[in-house]
Amino acid sequence: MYQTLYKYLKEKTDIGERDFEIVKTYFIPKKLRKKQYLLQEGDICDHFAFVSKGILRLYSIDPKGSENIIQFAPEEWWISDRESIVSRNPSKYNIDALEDSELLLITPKNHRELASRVKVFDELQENLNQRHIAAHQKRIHAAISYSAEEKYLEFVDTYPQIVSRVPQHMIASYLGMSPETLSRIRSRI
Amino acid sequence: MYQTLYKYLKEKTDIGERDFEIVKTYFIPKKLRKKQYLLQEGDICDHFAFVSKGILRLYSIDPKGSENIIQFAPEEWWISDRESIVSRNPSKYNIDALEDSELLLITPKNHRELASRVKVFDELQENLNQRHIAAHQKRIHAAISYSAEEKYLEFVDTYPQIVSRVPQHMIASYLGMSPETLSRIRSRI
DNA sequence: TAATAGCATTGATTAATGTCAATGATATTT
DNA sequence: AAATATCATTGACATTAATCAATGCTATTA
Repeated sequence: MYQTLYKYLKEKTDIGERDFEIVKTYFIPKKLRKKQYLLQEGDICDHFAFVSKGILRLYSIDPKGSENIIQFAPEEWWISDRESIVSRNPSKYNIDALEDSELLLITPKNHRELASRVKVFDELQENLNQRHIAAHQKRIHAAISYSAEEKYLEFVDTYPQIVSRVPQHMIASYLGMSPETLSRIRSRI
Repeated sequence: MYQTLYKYLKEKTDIGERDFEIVKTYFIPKKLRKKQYLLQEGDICDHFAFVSKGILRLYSIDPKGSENIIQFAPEEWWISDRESIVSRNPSKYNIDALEDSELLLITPKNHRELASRVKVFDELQENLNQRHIAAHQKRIHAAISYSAEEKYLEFVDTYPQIVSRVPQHMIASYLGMSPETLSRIRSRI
């Protein structure tokens, strides 16, 4: 459970074992079964979740009952509803597990406290936020200027490890197209 | 030039005049004429820009010569190419002014230094990043699940002050649709 | 003042994607 | 082992949006 977090922090920073012992105390471990919710729409999102094992998704359900998937999160990724965390409004999204999963949760308040106590954690989070914003900018650029086929090719190229673990109809949802369209694109390639 | 920054910081934090004098020393003022570039594709983006006066846009040009606008930035907004800042790769975007504009520029290095010197600036930037990520999440959600008409209505509702200052064909570009489609939507409303 | 550029709208046609239904294969549950 | 659910693909048809061309109005430039 914590081993993945330690490996992750070691890869990205020069954190020492002493500091890591402090870091651990700020997280709460949680296990989810496949299909189990971490967040349901209407709830206020009050944790950032680090994925130690498994894969989760953030999605909404539209009036017609279709799912719109905003994000997948496999191991070593973070997931939460940033809109709800910032606004403190009830979320319009759901987060659930696509496989049995293990997570480490931290509240925004503990997150700030930890960042002020452990400098490498602060620097890491700052860097992650910068990279997250850059990744979002790239995703928005693709969303408004790519064809459906270009979107799929880019996704496969960028996230091969996600492609092999989630159903095609969820990839279609994430890319903003119907499963039939994705199937036709795949048969053309 | 600096008055807008002071007003902005006063609105969002309890910054004192002493700290503001420190903040000022980290920024470089710059004036742009209408249509003048702040960033051209191929250059490395090495500044965050705060808009004191005027309005800018971040956009790419596709192989067919069409512009894809990712962001507008009127007064009191920040603009830069976050992908280039993070990766230090040459930008695939351009930033230019849609009106004569006045900016305050800060390098990422100075930004970090200032944040470690002036605590309210650090907290403000952290909060802005959180809000930026939340706004991006919302934008991505709209991009993959809204109809063209819903996108336009949401844009008009959220950014009325931008709508009145930029040409319709630029709004169409920002929303990822053709100018003709936007015109037809507007005539239906 | 006249010429030119920029902007917006409209019509006709084409292209891309969505929707609905059906089918078959694989995985899961009983 | 059988029944059920999930997943993916394909065909036919409908809808949405893009493309191309034309027109007219307003702003800018010469």
